[in-house]
Amino acid sequence: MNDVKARPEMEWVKSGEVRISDLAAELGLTKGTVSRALNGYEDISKKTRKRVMEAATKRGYVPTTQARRLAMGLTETIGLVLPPMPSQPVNTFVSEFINSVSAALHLHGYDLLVHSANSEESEVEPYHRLVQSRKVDGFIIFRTHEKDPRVNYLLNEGFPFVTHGRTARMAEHDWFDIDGEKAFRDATSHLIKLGHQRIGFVGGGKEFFSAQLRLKGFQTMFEESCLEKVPSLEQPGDLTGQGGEIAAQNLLKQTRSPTAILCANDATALGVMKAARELGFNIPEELSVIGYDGIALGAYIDPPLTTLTFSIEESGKEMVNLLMRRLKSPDLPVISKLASAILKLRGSEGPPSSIQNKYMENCL
Amino acid sequence: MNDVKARPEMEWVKSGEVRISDLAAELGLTKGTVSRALNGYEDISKKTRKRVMEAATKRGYVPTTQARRLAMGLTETIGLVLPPMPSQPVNTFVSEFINSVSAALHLHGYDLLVHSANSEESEVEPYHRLVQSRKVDGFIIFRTHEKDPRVNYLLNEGFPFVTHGRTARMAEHDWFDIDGEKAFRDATSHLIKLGHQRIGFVGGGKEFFSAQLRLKGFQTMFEESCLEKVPSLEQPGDLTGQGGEIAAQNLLKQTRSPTAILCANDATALGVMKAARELGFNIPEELSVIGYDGIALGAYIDPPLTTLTFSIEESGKEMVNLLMRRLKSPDLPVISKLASAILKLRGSEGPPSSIQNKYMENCL
DNA sequence: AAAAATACCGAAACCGGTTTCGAAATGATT
DNA sequence: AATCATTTCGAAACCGGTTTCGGTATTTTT
Repeated sequence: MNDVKARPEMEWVKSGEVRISDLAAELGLTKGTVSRALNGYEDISKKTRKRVMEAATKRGYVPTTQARRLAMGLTETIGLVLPPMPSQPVNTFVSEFINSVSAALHLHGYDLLVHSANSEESEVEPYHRLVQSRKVDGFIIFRTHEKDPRVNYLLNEGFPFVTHGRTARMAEHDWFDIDGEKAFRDATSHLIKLGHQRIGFVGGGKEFFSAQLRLKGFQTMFEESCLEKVPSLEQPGDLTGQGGEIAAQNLLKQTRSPTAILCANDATALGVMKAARELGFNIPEELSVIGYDGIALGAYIDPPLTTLTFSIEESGKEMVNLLMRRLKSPDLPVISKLASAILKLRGSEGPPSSIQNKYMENCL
Repeated sequence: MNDVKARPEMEWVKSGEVRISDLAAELGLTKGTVSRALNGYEDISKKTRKRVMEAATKRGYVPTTQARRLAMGLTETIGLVLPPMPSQPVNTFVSEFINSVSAALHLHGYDLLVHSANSEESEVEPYHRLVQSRKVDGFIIFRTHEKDPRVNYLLNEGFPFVTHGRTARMAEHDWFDIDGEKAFRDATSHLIKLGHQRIGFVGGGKEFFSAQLRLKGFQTMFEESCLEKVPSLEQPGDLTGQGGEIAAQNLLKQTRSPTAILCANDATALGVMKAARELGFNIPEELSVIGYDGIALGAYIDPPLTTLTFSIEESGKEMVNLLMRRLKSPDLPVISKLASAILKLRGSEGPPSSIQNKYMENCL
């Protein structure tokens, strides 16, 4: 394919030139007929359909999306509002998530509209604008709160959406979530089996529902194992590295400091590890650390971060499936899907230096 | 504001109900008049305009975006196609970039359409589809290649776009870039001043133009300092942690291994650090490592990663400015903006264990 | 007070498609 | 051959806005 031949073709198929009315005129048909022929209506003869199809491909006709969508009364667009990211260290989740959601939407002929959230306005404001201006047909929401104003707003509006994460009103909307509670039970169990008895926990900002569930998983397994519950071992966090640092300092400066720390996410874990190093703790010999998120980068630090991981790609796909179903049949009962995270052992955890199994014996 | 009063208001302003024709009927005007009143045309009396405005806000009228855009012949949407991300460890750039671009676009009333790239199809395919279906008014392109098919395609189409990064045809299109050459000259200079003489370089996939420029900066400064150029010290990479590991192994297993390694990005640097650790090199005592990107996470590893950093937010803003200018005045001459990265010293570099200044003395 | 200029708004075309409805042409039935 | 059912397409309305054009009503000029 040399340039001389390629040029005229490119020119011919140059985009944005041919409209449906052009096609119709060229074929001696009305645009209504052309439209129906192209869209596979049954009341068009095979011969005509073929003529239309061929002319369409030959002229490189592609319907103008805006016009089609206006006529059909839908936007074929899904909105994704990015939460404000104030110095969040590890946003690797977000880009991967966007990528997978976008890819999944594309399979259904939908586009993804990404909107940034201004931290100065209310959380629902962007959603409100998007709904009012009818720019999207539905939303994908992530990082849910227990009482989520976005969810309240959209439920009230009767506007389709799916959440990544549960909410207090999860019975009323479709959602996808990772079973964080089970994940943290698993991680806690793993640490206990290794011999740990004083396990610290750094949470993730109680505004996130997932953080509460992770804490619950930790607490549940802790109690089931008859270990002494020490309130000071449960530290709040904010899902950032800095939050992890502060929490770790609070934990490790205690007289009976924990031999392991469970973190609400990997960013927090990295902060914890940093603080631990600075306080002279060797990881994992003197302190085990486990994170959550499975960020690829965790494999490159020293020691590699043991973490709870899940498939972001699957998350995106599943959420899109849920949302597409909802758009097609708005009145179907709500459904949800709970996926599980798996504990990826990489090296930041191990048995405590001094094993004391007293409590466990008492229990079992 | 109690619930009893809030409810009816919410109901009244419920979105998606009132059309411009409703407003017109209610006011006893035609929709043309209402439209002009709302859009500030001069041929509408103050009184009528006020009536219209008040009715509009009272009824919560918001024009249907699709219809307005169709009528005006524009999409007010910018496309951003995500490059395929096969196990890229650190995509933190992408999400921050999307965030800043989206925010900047919003100030101009534009939306951001994010599209994922299918790795099985040609790189220009998504752009072609978006152009043909007239879903966007322009593109923001990042991670440019020297000979970039996307750029070629869009230039050929005469379709507006801005790149993050330069290309072979940078004289023909608007672009924003970080001066990677200068950045790497700076970093190299810094290492040389510390006393390093054998400095390794791990590139970033020669398909990326920026990688070439970074290498060039390294080479330039190396030559200016009269240091012996050793080809085996320049290793290819792929901007991933894994690529960094392999390159580092190649570098550090050499008989005269480098005392410092410059990496095309932070992900690579993390891979290099991992490999170095496994080969028994202490960082920074026995090996200095410098990355590029300034990912926040680099501050949490041990030692904290020294890196070349720049403002992603600024990048997004500037690119949007360039693109908006182009959309308003398509025939203006192309312009570009070169921002500079700064060397953020965090601890992964230091003087080499054995300082040999012989070559430098010869030079100066 | 008549003529000219201006302010203001209605009517209609338009953007580019989709979809309903009805009519003409064709084919099947009796 | 007349009647009825089908196939096939044209005509027109519609989606919800914007914008041009022209015609009153009002004001300004002479």
